[in-house]
Amino acid sequence: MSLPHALMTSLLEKSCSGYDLARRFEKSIGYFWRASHQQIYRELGRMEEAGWIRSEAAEDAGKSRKRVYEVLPAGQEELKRWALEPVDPPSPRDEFFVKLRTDAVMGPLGLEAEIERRMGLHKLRLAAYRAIEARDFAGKTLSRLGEIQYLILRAGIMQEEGLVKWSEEALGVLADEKTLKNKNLGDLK
Amino acid sequence: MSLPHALMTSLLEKSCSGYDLARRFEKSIGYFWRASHQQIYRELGRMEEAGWIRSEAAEDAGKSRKRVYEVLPAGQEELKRWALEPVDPPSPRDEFFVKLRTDAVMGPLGLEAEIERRMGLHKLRLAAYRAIEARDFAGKTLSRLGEIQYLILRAGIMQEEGLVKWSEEALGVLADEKTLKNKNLGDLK
DNA sequence: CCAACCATGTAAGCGGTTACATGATTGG
DNA sequence: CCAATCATGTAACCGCTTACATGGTTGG
Repeated sequence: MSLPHALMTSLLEKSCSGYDLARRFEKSIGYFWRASHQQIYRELGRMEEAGWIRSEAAEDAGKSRKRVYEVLPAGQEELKRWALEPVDPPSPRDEFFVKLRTDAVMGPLGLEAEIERRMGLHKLRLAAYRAIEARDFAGKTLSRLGEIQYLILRAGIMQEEGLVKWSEEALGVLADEKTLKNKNLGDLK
Repeated sequence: MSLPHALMTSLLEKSCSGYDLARRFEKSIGYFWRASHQQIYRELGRMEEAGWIRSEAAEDAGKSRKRVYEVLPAGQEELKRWALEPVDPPSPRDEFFVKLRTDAVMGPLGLEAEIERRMGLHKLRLAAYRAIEARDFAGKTLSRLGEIQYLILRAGIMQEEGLVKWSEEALGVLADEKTLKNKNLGDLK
């Protein structure tokens, strides 16, 4: 994935320190992208060496090592080039599907509780997205920036809605098995 | 994610060689999980050392090095343990959303073509899933295994349907911008 | 003064990708 | 016989995660 480009995009919105970037990635951006501070500092170093960004000691640094990073024109060129580069959408890659298959092959292992737990997480994420929607986007006239931010948020909303719905189906299937088993036992009488 | 467990699950369905596993992963399983042959051979070696699987020269080996792998009871225990281990669902992690954000920040970069290209890919995947659905699941009485396989497939179908729909929305938003720009110019008169 | 937070790093290890390499078997 | 496919590996590299480490600042 291209972490450097994600970082530059964030820096373009507002120049800041590595620490600030790490915090931003935990919040808004972090819903669809995660980055640890170790990664971020490393990439900042590389990008500065490449001439994509530059840094200077922060005005409010005092005796701390705080540095503020800023995107250079070369970085902006690189961003444009990268943005238009075609990349195929990733495939799911959720190991829970493998676990379901394991359950299918090895007989019932009792995955219902885990499905319910995950459904809860999806509902939480969905609620968080809906809150952002209500606060920032719903029923407002949006700028170009806002329109696109909302578009990205809607991708997350659709995703989580789908997964909540699917989790319910999954519980249904695993429950049906028991009913079915009982039914078959009944038929044997 | 746990490749060894995915491999063992596949081996439980049918014992086979590393090469066969690689091919299977490119087909059915590969729709939501990828693994290169290098990875597979390395993991097979590790799992054999751990006592989870064992191997013997294939009956049809001739002078080739072909080996057939089989899951041992210790491997089955490990599979059960792992299947019930809770793991949070992964977050999206599609770099295209970052690109959209870059477009939002740096002004229109012309991502429409890429969105259309990706929408085409999602439609292709969806068609492939629908074909499997029609061939193996639609309107049939399914075994427990079949029910779960179909459930997994439906997750893929929902995902791709959502992304096709979202791509259309995205094209709408990017097109609207132009209309809006023209409209605003008109208002200035 | 001490805890919480700000701010930046190093090091080890793992999983995954790419490139390279080798030899056997099968079908045209 | 030659190409394609079967079958198994090694080596280098990269990104990401986890754990560890250090020092400054702020608020109770």
